[in-house]
Amino acid sequence: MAKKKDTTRQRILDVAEILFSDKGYDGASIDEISLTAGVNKRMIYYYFGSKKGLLDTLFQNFLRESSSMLMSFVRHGGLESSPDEEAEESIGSYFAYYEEKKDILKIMLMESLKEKEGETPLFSLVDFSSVLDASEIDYYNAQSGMSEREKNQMLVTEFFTGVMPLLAYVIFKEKWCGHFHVTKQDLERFYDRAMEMTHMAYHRMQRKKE
Amino acid sequence: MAKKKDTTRQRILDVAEILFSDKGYDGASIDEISLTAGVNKRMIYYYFGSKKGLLDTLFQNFLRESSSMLMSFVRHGGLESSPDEEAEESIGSYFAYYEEKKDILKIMLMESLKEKEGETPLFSLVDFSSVLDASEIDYYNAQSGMSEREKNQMLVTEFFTGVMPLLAYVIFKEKWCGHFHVTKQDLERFYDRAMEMTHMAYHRMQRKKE
Amino acid sequence: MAKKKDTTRQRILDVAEILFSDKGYDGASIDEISLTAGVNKRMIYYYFGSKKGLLDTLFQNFLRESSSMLMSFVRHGGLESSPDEEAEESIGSYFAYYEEKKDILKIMLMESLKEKEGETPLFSLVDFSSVLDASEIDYYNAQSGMSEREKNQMLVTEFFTGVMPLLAYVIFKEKWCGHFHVTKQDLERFYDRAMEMTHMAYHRMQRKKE
Amino acid sequence: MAKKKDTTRQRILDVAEILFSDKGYDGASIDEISLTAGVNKRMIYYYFGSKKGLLDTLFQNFLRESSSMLMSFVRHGGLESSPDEEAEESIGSYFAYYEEKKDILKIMLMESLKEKEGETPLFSLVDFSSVLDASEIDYYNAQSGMSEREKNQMLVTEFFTGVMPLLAYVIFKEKWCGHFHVTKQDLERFYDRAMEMTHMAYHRMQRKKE
DNA sequence: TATGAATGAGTGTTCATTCAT
DNA sequence: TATGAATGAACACTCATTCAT
Repeated sequence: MAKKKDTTRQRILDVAEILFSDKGYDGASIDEISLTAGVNKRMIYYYFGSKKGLLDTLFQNFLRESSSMLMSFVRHGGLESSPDEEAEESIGSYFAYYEEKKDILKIMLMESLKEKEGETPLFSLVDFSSVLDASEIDYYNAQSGMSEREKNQMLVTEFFTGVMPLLAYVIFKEKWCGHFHVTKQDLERFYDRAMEMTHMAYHRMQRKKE
Repeated sequence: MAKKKDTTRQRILDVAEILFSDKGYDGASIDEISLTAGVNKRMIYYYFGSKKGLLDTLFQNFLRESSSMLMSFVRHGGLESSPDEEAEESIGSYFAYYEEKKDILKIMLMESLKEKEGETPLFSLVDFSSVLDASEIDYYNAQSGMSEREKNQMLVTEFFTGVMPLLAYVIFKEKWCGHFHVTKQDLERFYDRAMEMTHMAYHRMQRKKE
Repeated sequence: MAKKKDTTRQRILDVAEILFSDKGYDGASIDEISLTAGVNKRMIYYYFGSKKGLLDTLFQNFLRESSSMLMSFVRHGGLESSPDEEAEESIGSYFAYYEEKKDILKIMLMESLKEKEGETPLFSLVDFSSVLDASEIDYYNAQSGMSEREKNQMLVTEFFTGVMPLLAYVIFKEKWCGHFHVTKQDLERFYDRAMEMTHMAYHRMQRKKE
Repeated sequence: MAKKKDTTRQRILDVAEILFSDKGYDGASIDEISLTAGVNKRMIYYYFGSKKGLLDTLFQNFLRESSSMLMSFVRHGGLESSPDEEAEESIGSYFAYYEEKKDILKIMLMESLKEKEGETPLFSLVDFSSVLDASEIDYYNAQSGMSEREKNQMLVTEFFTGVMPLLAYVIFKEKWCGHFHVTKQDLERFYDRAMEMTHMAYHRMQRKKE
C-alpha cells in the first residue's frame, strides 16, 4: 500500500542522514539534499515543514528504534545482574548497533556540541527517563536497590567511559586507520583490548561485588 | 610582543575562539566575528588571509602551546614509568589544561567530525610524531622498549578511554548538570570516580607490571 | 441554494474575504486560505479556477448585492429630490451597509491602489453605468434634467467627499480609537458631526436650491 | 563630499518609492528594486538592513520633511485663526505638497490598510503629538483655547473630510480621468468645487464664529 | 466532488571575499 | 594599518498551480 507513497519521504530521510553526517547540519543544504535524493526541493517542506523538522524526524526515528534496546537493557537489570557471558553478548550487540547507526550518532554528537538550545540529543543515549514512564522508573528504582547517588554515578560512568569511547571509535575508525597506518582489524583489536582493560574491567568488578 | 600592534589581531583570535566554539566554524560568520571584536571586517583578511586561515592560526597556536606539554610527557616516559604520585599529578595538570582550553578543543572536535578533508586535528592530541622530529622519535622508541604494536595499543587506549572521556567531560559538564540536575561538584566527583575505576585502574596495573 | 453543495464553496469565499481584507490579496496565500477554511487546496481551483478568479467572484458577489441599492438610490432621484427625513434615512442605511461590508470594501480599496491593470473596482461604488443598461441611463438622464457636466460634478463630489470619508471611517475606526485614545461612541459622534458640517451641509443646500 | 557615496543609497530609495507605490510593498521584490536601481542586491541590506528597514527609511524621510510643514501649520494656529486669503494659500500649498508626495502617501495608505501591526502610518499626517514635544503641545493647547474634545473633533474632521479626499484625489486622479472620460483640468475643477462646497465651507464657518 | 503529491520559479536574506582609497 | 562600499553565489523557504487518482 504505502509503497510509491513512502519512497520520496524515505529517500529524503536516507539522503539527509548521510549528508548531515558527512557535512554537518549547517554544511548540508536543502538544495543538495533534494538534488541528491532526486526529489523536488519543495517536497522536503511538504513532508517535514523545515530543515529543522527534517533533523528532528531523523532523531525521533532513531530514538523510537533505540528506545526498545535501552528499555530491554534497563528491564533486565543492566549489565551488573547478568552473568559474564550474557553481559559480553549484550555489549557485543551495543557495539554492532552503534556501528550500524554511526551516521545518526555522529549527527547527534555534532548537534550536541552546539551551544544555543538547551537540547543535548546525545544524552538520550543513556537517559531512560526519556524513554520509560514514571511507574516503570519507580519499579526499576525499587528493584535495583540503587540510591539516587549510585544511579547518577552509574550514568556518568556509562556515558563518559562507555558510550563516548564507543561513539568515538565508530566515528573515527576510518580516519584513525588512515592517519596512524593501522588496519581495521588491528584497530578493532586495540580498541577491544582498551575497553577490556578499562570499562569492562570495571563492569566485571561490579558484578563480583554482588 | 608588541603591544598596540597585537590588540586587533589578538582580539580577533579571542572572539573567533569563542564564536567558533559556540556556533561551530560554519555557524559563525566573518561579519559576526568582526562586529563582536569591534574591528573592521577587512582586518581579518589582512591578518589571516581567509576564514580558514583564521581557524588554522587558532589550531597552530594551540598546538605550539600544547606541544611542550606533550613533549615533556613523552620524554619522561609517559605515565607508566613514573611513581604513582607523579602520575596523579600529571593527570591533574592534564585535567586542568583541558578545562582551560575547552573552547579550542571543542572546535577541534567539531572540525574532526567533518568528512571532507583528510585532516583530523583531534589526533594531534596524542600523536607525538607531529611534534617530535625523527631522531627524537627513534630515541624514544629505543628507550621505551615498546614494540610498534604496543605503541599503537597505547595510543588507542589513551585516545579512546583517556582523552575522549576527558574531552567529553569538559565540553558537556554544564549541559549534563542542567539535564540531570546534579551540581558541578557532584558531577566532578562522579567523573573522577569513573575514571579512577576505568582508565586509572588500567594505568596502575601497567605500572605494576614493570 | 443547494445546501451541502455550497458549504465548501461558501466557506472558501468567507475565509478569503477575511484573509484578503487582513493581509491583502498578495499577502494571503492559497495555502493559508485552504488551511483556514479546512478544505483541500485543489478545491479552490475547482470552484474558482485561480486565485484571481476567487477575488473576482468576491467582487462580483458584492456588486450583485450592492447594485440593487445603487439602483434604487438612482431611481428615486438621488438624495436631492427627497425630503430631508428620507435623505437622512437613506444616508443611515448607506452607513450601516458600509459597516457591514467593510471587509470587501477594504479589499476593493487595496486593489484599486495597485497600478498595473486598468481596473479600479472602487469606482463601481458610484458608477451607475456599470449597473444600469443604456435605456435606463437615458431615461434617468432625461428625468433628472442634469447636464453631463453636472452629473460629473455630482459623481466627483459624492466619491471624494462622501464615499471616501465613509470608507476611511469604517476601515480605520478601530485603529483610530487605539491611536488617539477615544471611545468608539465618541469617534462616531465626531465623524457624524464632521460629515454633518461638510458633506451633509452640501446636500441640504442642494435640496434647497430646487 | 557626499556625492559618490550617496548615489547608490539614494538610487535605491528613489526606485523603492516608485515600485512600492506601483506594486505595493509586498508586490515589489528586492530583486526588482536592485535590478531597476542598477545596484547589487546586497547593497540594500548593507544600507537598510532589510526590506522593512528600507520602507521605514522612506517613511522617516517623509516624516522629517513634512513635520516642518505640520509644525508651522500648528504654530500659526491652524486655518481658523487666519484671514481667508491666507487660509486659501495654505490649502493650496497642502494641495501641491500632496501632489508632489503622492507616491509615498500611497505607500502609507497601503501599509495603513494592513491589519497586523498597530502602526497606522497615515495618522502621522494629522497627529502633531508625534512631531511636537510635550511643552510645545501644552503651549499650543493653552493658546488655542480648545478643549480636548474640540481638538479630537477637529482632528477627525480634518482627517476624514480633508485629508482623505485630497489623498484619494491625488492617488486616483489619472484613473478617474481614464474611467469616466474627463480631462485632468475638468476633474481638478470638479474636485476643487466639491471641496469648496464641503470642507472649505466648514472652515469658513469656523472662522466666522470667532 | 474530492485529494495527496509534485513542481519550477521566485521570496527575502546571508555568505566569504575583494575593491579602491 | 585601516576602512566603507561592493559583489555573485548560495541560503532556507514560499508561491500559485497542476498531476494522477
